[in-house]
Amino acid sequence: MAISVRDVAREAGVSVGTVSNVLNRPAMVSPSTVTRVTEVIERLGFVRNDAARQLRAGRSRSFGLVVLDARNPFFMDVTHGAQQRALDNGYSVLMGASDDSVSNEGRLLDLFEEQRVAGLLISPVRTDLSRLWRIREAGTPVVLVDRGSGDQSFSSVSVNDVEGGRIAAQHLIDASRRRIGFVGGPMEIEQVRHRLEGAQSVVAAVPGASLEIFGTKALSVFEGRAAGERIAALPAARRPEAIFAANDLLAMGVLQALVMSGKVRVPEDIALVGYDDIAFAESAVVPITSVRQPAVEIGRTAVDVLLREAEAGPDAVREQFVFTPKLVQRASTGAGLPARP
Amino acid sequence: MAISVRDVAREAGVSVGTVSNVLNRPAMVSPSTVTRVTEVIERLGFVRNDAARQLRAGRSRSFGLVVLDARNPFFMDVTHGAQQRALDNGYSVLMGASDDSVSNEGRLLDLFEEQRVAGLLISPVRTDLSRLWRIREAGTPVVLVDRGSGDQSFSSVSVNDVEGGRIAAQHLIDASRRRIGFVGGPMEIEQVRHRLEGAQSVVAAVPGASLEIFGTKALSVFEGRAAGERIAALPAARRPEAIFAANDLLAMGVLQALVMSGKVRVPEDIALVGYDDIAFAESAVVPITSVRQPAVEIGRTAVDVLLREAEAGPDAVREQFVFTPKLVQRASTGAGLPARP
DNA sequence: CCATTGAATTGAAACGATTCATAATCTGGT
DNA sequence: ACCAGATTATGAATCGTTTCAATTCAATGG
Repeated sequence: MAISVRDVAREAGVSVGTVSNVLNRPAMVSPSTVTRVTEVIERLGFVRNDAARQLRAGRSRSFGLVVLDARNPFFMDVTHGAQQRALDNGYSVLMGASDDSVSNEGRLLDLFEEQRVAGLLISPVRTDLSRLWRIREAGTPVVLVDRGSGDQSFSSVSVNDVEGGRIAAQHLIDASRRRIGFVGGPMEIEQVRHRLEGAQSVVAAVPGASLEIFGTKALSVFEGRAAGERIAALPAARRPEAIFAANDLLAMGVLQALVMSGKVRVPEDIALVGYDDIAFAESAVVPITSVRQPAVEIGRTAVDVLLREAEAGPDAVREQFVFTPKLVQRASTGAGLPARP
Repeated sequence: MAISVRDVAREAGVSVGTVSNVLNRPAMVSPSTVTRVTEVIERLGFVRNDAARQLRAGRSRSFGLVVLDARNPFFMDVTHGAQQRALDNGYSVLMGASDDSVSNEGRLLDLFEEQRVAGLLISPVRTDLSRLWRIREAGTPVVLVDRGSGDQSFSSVSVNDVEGGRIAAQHLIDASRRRIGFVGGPMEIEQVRHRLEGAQSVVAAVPGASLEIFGTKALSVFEGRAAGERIAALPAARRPEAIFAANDLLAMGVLQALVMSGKVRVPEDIALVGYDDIAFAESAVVPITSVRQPAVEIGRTAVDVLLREAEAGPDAVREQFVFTPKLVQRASTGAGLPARP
């Protein structure tokens, strides 16, 4: 049905090998032949069959990307950066969301293994990386995204979440808040733990400061709203003076609940810091101060690392990229507060 | 290197054909053989090579999806719906964003053609569909998403954008606004044209009503903000009494600019209607009234149509699904306004 | 006990691009 | 005219799976 190299070869009066060479190493073919074959390819509308090419090559020209939540703007940006960079290098990206479920993650990995992806970018759901070890041993480079492997046994591109938590908490302390609330969860998520940890380390070092945890079941606007309602319902004296939310979706939910309650002013009564600096943090009811992660850059860098590792083969040096997040100050923590030096 | 059916066959003492049968039609193989082969597959860690499978089958088990902007929440939802429905039918989705660029779109189509995708879902950048014709003639079903083909030569799943524009404008007229501004562009985008057209048809029918166009270079918050600044800078008497933005991102930008200018109150001085009803429209400074498109449903339906068309072969009947959008009223057009019957 | 049927299994052909050892052709130097 | 060396071109083998006509085997009925 479809046109194959054989058809092109016949029509151009050359061998299939030559057609393949025109496609892949034109320098090896005489200019006149290149023109002739190219013309025939154009005329017949020949399109390479990637499956055959892959079969011969042993691996595909696409990467697998497994994110925790495809609809989270942070991962959207990571995906965007990765897709961009991959496309520039002639690769495509197979994207899938694990939605925090181990079985979804497993199914995606099955799929990607069958496709013989040239590399794997993943934000793993769990800390057990044994499956990833096996995949790498089978020859597929693996790069962890937004998640350092404690033991550096995998290359990774991540953001220093502990430092991010520290930056957020310090900002609130600098704004003279002492009783701080942390909204986030579930604690199974490493990023949540790390951000909390950073905040705790700051609070612990300041006499008179305290940190209260308001747990959530997911990192969503909905869960944030629920937490915000819980906080608004507290007697005024028991409410925290500031809240650090584990991501911006939560922060937006918290903000909505606080504002709608009518009992709490932001930032006067409660200052609020989010995390991720998604595009919409800026356009919330009160623009939200947030800790920005260079999401697009993370996606791009992850692909770069993957390309290098694929190039270098199984004994590649592991690279640990750690970006440092930075505070983007907005109205939710008041204007004119001194920025931390 | 990797384990193949041949290895499994040798180890289990059967032929390769039998291994393949165990994998694809276990009913044809005796139970005892199934168990034995399955056990060997497990033990050797055999993983099917999808490239070989595809090569034999002639086409892949994935669909290509080309959206205009992967970061736009509307398309995220479409993608989500498509992925869901595809997975339910044993297909995966290759997603790519054209970012409104003809060359990006071309590269993605090249890639998808080489992958021999089983079908193509696309929101085309331009109105020239000749390339899509060729693809379909080569045997790949094509479904246009969020974009009707005027001549019905392609199946499509879209929303009636003209009607959407009408609904938005009528809502503003009902709120006693007469001088209406339209923020949107570039006009090359069909959706923008249609929404404008709908609004114009309503305005034209109301004596004393007028529509002024504020062009933008893209459908982004940034461009919306720029347009909003232009509007805020106008002398009060020359400002429109209401604004219809071609999508919610623009509307959010406009809103930010108006509010930050300090000169304009929303909705008192200027009422605002957006389009798409993205999740964040609700959590803007002033919750934004918007025209909602059933995005997830669109993605699902598009896959359904694609499946039917793939089933029916080249002479399939073209289906034109047109959803009607509906107004979601919020504070940006004032509370308690009468909803249109 | 043979013939017939049906189930289970086999093994070679096919899919289409790439590779690589080999062959053909061309250069220019003597 | 001849040859060495460089440049081009060839085509069979290969990748791993699926398919399908052919074969084997066992069971059933006459």
